Amino acid sequence: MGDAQGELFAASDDPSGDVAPEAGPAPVGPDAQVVRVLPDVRAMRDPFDYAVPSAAVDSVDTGSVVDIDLAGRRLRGWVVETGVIAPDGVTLRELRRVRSVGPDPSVVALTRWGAWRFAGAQTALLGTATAPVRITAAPQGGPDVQPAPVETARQAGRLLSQHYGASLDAVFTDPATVVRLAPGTDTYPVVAAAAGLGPTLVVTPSYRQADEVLRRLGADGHRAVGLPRGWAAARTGGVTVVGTRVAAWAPCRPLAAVVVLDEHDEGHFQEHAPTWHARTVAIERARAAGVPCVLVSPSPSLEALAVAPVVPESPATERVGWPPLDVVDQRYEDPLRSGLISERLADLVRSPGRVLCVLNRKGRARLLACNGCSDLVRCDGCGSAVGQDAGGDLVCGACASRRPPVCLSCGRTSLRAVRRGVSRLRDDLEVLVGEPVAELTGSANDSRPSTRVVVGTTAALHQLGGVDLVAFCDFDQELLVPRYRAAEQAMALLVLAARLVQPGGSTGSSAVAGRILVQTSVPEHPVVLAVSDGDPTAFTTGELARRIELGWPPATAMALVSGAAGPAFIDGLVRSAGIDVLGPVDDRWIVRAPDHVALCDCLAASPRPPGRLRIEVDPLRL
DNA sequence: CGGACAAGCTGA
DNA sequence: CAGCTTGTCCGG
Repeated sequence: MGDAQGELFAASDDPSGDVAPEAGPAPVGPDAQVVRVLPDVRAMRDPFDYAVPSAAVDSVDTGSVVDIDLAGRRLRGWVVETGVIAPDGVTLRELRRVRSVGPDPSVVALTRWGAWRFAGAQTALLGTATAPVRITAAPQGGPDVQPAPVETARQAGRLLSQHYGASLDAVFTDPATVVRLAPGTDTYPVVAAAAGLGPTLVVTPSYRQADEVLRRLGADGHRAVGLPRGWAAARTGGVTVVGTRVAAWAPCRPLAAVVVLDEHDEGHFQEHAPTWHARTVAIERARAAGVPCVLVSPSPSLEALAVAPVVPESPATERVGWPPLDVVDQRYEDPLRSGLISERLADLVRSPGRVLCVLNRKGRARLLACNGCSDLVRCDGCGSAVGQDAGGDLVCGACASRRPPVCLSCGRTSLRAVRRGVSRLRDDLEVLVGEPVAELTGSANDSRPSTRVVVGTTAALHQLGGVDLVAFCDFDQELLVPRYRAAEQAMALLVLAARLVQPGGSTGSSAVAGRILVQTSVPEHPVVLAVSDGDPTAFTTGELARRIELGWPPATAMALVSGAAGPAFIDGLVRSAGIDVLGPVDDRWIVRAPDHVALCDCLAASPRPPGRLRIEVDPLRL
């Protein structure tokens, strides 16, 4: 212990604002200020009480990041409660020191709610809500400047009404609103109007969008900072804060409004455990603070529509904000063609203009047949269908074993692609247009291809810019994939494509400029019709009816349970009224409840067995 | 999480 | 029964 003691005091000559060099293991008197600290250790869910050294009393608040001694270890932790009445008979240690300013008390409360709502460790959420750097200049009791609102909520709403030619008056007076703006409609006026009310949290699904919003706010004379760079300034307060999903947990004081842009976008979803959705966090954050929450999207999620009224822009501008959609009915295409390049697509690709052909199948082919005996090519080990990668090898989809391209039935090497992948499509297109065609794969190290025609998976929709035409070569794959949110996800792809071909994004100089083409065997699908009409209403109302009928969210609340400890957890699940358990399918269970209160109470009340357990509340891929 | 300690297994 | 492994509990 003597050595540890030496280190303890040696550590306190760190020049950066330590407050409690006297911290030691001695018991403290009954008058000492006591705080409750949650150690920064995932597996520890219970807080511990510590005495605050008198020198540190002024710098400790709920949220403060502190160093503590616990069980002979030196740990980091967060103060989650102040003014604690110390329990009798416990000798308290003192905080070792205050390390940094942390999330403010309202955000600590938000992380406590989040631990319940997302069935995860509060420490992980506190980590997300804490600045990536130390902040030692501790602002206490709110920001230095309390800016007077530039506009009132009512005025800000009227401003939006004028701008969008529809009644948006109540956007900042209602607790939460869904503002529906077509892909081609500028969303910035919503952000600007909110920022006019005071410090606003603006959450975007991508860094690119965050940068753009920040740049425009700055150009407009708004005080705004971006995350993570502006964290310290955000903590000081008085500025609008812009960032990706982490911004939902970031400081913003005094909070005037919360805006979530493209709330339908899956970029708002944190997929590492504990999983959470920035939209859900934003709604709760605004509700708890009593400020308006504005969710913006061209095609609002059913989750958003379930919690807030939707306000569209004027029908006329919404309609022109969606690009024209070419729908190729593949049921009437010549079956002798490859099946991926219709006559219509061939015509468009041969006319001038930059074209992105999207096919969500990697490699050369996902299913092959022998040209000799017509047998489908299967894995010699497990019998599953094999695909062909970009290099030409056959790869089993189930067991990943590889072999050269030879038919096992007749030994021939001449195979034809039944389900073509992007590599094969690239070859086909190159032959068709007689010029080089680049393939853009998901791997981020690709530089932007300079060829006129580009082939890629859906990942290309995020990477590319300046495109005149986006063609979905097999949109059935998106529409019909067996996932309950498939239609919404397909819609989100069309939104991305629509943004890519906007006049601002495309070269605008060709006959094909500003179009989307989909090849599908279900041309009457609600997603296709909604985009054709430039009105997502028909899609969302039909989809909601379907979800209610089938008992899927948002009509219910679901959590996906997996991991080694899954069986034990499900075994001990507290099955109160309305809870039902589906599965296991692939060692995963679905816990379903009528609503989130029932679901999250059930998950929180159920004992956690030792071992790896993953609980994903509101899973997106299912 | 990581240390402490208890209970269980093994070998001579 | 020492010496080791494995499991469970607890920390302010």
